[in-house]
Amino acid sequence: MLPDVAGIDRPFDYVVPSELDDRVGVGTRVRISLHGRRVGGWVVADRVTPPEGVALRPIARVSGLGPGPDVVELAGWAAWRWAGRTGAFLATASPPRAVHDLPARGRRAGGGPVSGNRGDLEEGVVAEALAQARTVVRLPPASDPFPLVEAAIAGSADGAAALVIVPSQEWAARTADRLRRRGRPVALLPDAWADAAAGGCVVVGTRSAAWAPAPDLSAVVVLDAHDEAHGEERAPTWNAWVAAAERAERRGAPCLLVSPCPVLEALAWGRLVTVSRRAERQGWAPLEVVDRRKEDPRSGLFSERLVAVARGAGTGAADRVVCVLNRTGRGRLLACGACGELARCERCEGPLAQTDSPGRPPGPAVATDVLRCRRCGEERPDVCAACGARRWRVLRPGVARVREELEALAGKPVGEVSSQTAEGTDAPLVVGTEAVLHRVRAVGTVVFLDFDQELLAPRYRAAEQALALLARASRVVGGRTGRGRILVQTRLPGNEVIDAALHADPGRLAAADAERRSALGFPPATALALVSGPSAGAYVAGLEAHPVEVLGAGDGRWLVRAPDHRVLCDALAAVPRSPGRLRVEVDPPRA
DNA sequence: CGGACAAGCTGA
DNA sequence: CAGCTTGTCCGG
Repeated sequence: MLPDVAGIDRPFDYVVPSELDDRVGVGTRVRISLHGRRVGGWVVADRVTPPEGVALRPIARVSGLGPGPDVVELAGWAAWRWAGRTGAFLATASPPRAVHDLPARGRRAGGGPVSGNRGDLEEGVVAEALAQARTVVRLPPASDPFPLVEAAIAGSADGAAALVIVPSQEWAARTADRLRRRGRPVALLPDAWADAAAGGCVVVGTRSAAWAPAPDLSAVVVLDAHDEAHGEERAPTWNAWVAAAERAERRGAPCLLVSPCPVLEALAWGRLVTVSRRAERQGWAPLEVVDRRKEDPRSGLFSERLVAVARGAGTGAADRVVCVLNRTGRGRLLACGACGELARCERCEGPLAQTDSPGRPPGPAVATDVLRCRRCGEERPDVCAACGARRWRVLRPGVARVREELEALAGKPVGEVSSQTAEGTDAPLVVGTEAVLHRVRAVGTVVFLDFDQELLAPRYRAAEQALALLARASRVVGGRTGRGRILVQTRLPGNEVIDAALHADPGRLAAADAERRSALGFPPATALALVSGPSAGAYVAGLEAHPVEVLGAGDGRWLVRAPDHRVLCDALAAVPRSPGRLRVEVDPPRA
């Protein structure tokens, strides 16, 4: 039994009382006495030979069904692959509420096998996509992947299960609904865990569905496989498509990753299938590049072109305008309006930012209540430390400030959306962080106010993440057929990301990006892990004896680099963890 | 993780 | 040396 206790990653042996024998198997959730207390756990092996000289205790009780043996094995692999506890994965794979009996197996709701309707997908693409075990289908952002999902699961025999993983709960619900209307029995995770375990249905859900029960798994489909929502942010930092692909592989089932802009790791994993150039162009929105190199830097985030677009917002039928700026708050970098000194933290010297108080009236950049350091949290009265003036020039504005300025420039109310707040999302003009692209409908124009921030972000994945933003925006405006458009304000108009979106050809970026990452030693040419926490130092010292490269930035965090995951994960698993908090992020999302 | 127990510190 | 804190070990 593996206890469900943080800090214990080791199985213990117990006796299964004969009256429980028929209810206990690999994966079963049980309660056990451990060290004088009752804890939950999973059966991870059955009929083992216990070590000699240990008095075995019996299982206290069976607390319900758990993942099947295939998923228990996969959890063991994942614990190695992402340097985490097996129990963390088994917890994700277990039902949210105890399940004691399974419902009847999924049955077709009538309607028979699905045929025909493949939407705007070309017949050849579907055939090609289904011909191999590991396939990446590059489907443009505004094209509906549902026909591909149907085609992929159509091959599953009655009684076999297929797995469909999507990045959001809303998309999962919509997909489940469409499948049901086409006569398919569906289990929508996480609630329908028991239906999934009963088998014979399509299992649909977000990333945790990669761990759902799926007896006789026959196919796996991952939609928007590039989406960061497929990756768990907390350690272990597992990724749903990677886990699902491994699961399919172990089972001998085909796995299909669908994405408008596949990540390099996916391209290295499987064979790429693309639609025709014509079809791909239809699915990406026209892109207008606003070249800001020759503009007066004092015009800030607002080019003449943007001001014209903002003033015209809402005049046409679908001409809502959404402006994207990935900076929350009011001002992230301030210079004194009187003496020009930067507002910096007295404790850590980081930049002081204005706090975002939503109710405040629009107007010039006057004093708020306090300035806060985003690095160390220190707060200070809102006056210049050098001269005592209370007026700031905002060198790096956030969305709250941009909303005020846009209202003044466009002469109309402006909505504001971030992951925390949403006000006036129905307004003809809305500004927000990238969250806005998930929260608004019926948009004619998406403007990226500071795209260089995305292009120049200090992350090795910055380029493909920037392209993913343009793909998202293309979808929001409905591609070329949706008569929408994307405006990109940039001082890097020839950048490969912009070039790829302009030509509706993500392959242009992938080729250049792969070469660059290979030269710099970034994935997928290598495998990385980020190690942090109070006991990280001792841990990375232990890694020295292994064939990995350890790079310290002197900030208590270390980057571990290896030629591949096999070497990396073997090393991470071999080094004992000293007591104390340690965070190991394999494939670090923010490196 | 959290209980058990040992070693270390304090004040009388 | 009792009474308490802090640290280390280990679980079937």
